[in-house]
Amino acid sequence: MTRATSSIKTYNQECADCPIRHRAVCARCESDELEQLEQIKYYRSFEAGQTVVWAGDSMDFVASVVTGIATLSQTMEDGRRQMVGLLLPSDFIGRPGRGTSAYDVTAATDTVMCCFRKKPFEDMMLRTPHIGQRLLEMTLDELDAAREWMLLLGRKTAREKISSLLTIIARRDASLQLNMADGELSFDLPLTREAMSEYLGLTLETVSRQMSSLRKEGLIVTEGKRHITIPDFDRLLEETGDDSDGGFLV
Amino acid sequence: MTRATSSIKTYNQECADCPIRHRAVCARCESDELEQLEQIKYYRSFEAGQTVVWAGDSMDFVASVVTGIATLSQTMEDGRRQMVGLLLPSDFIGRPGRGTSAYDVTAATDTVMCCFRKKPFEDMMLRTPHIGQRLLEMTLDELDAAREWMLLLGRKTAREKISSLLTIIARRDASLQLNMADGELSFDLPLTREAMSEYLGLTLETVSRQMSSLRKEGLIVTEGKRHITIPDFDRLLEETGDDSDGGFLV
DNA sequence: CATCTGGGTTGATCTACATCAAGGTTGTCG
DNA sequence: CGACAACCTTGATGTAGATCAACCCAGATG
Repeated sequence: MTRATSSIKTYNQECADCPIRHRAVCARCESDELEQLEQIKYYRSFEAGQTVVWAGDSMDFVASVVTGIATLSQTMEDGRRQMVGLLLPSDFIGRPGRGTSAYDVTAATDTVMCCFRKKPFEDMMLRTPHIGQRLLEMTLDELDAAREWMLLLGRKTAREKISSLLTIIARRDASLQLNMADGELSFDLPLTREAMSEYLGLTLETVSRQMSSLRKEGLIVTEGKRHITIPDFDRLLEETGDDSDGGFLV
Repeated sequence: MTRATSSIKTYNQECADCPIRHRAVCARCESDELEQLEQIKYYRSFEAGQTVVWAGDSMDFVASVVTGIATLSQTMEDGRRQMVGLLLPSDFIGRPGRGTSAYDVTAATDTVMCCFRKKPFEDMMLRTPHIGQRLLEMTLDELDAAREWMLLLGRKTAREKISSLLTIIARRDASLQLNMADGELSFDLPLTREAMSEYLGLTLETVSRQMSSLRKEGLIVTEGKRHITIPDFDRLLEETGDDSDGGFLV
């Protein structure tokens, strides 16, 4: 059980009791000059399912997720949708230097965001190289995640995709550390079957079938529709197709 | 024919006759203090097919592609491979703050890279915020490209994938502007069928079949195995599944 | 309490792409 | 020049996952 435990621990290492993890560009975990951010920040809440901005809409702010989960998606003319970003607490939204959103941003669960108006934020970036550096680091992390995701989309089977998604959520969701005991862990799935299918490049029927199949084989235990227990994290990891020491570089 | 012409022109707007385009972090297009980079840079050449570094290997440099094409790929234990990065001249390789490569880096064609030893480069970054800013911009561009790519991998059909790849290469390859005349353009495919299949998440047989099918329908004209002419760029664009004004944001 | 609605499951069938297999073309090297 | 090695094409067949369709369940709502 050791790897499961350790690989989860490594992710969320600083600011244990602060809702904004250490990678966030947010005043809470900062000190120094960054208190200036305090003056330009404000909070917004969204309900599960609500759209924050549509692709192409103008967006005059950047933001950091405080609680809840948001997604970035692209839609083709005929309605096919692909999720391209999954934003957990501390993740950053928006691109300095661009006035419109390139993606649909949607709240997957009830969500609170810490927003900064774009112009003052960009001014701050110029004055405070520190922020740019953090942003670079975060963007590089996101790029790595996107590339991992590309491997999933391009080459993994449906079963591997589902297993991967479950381990990804397990690793990234800070809340579930509490429920953890010798390799068993449980959490509430923050995504509907449909959202999962958009993440994975599958249909929701296939997602449902594969979840059932993992359940029947005892790799996961479900309680209601959303609550999931993983009795043996390592066993699930073996289903992901990743090499055992997987590129968990963040 | 206008869109084809215009969408190609926008990409490569500065430094028309410099092999390093404006996005590059390279001394050639810089002036000022960046001449310091001159002192820590050196060139390396690779033959088509040669591996630059393997995933996991230590990598003590960052680099910028000068000529040729390099790829980043991930490999699963059982050999399934997915390309996750396609690097054209001016594109950047390597991640500041990381000592090993996360991906296999391969030269797809004969390639020259402009390398900077990692340590001095990182020192420079600290002293010169300008470089960090550029790197951030480039990384954000790459992230956008990766997300476009995710849509392709997750939701497009084989035919749409092939058409998309051809338009992507056409748009990004500076050399072919020369051959352009009222919407017709031609270029040498820099990738083998196998490399294309790794890019697209397909098998090489499927790539071959779809190329044949596009050829039979007159969407492309081939000369030998690699030289491709696109008689009507807009018509090919319609096969990509992208909305007509597609997110060409760079 | 009945009904409606938004998720979720499961079955039957179809199909796009993978897989397996054979053969073609081009270039290189003894 | 012959033969080998990359690379590419095409055909026959198999299958994972899509599609179409029916039904289930829990919570909300009048």
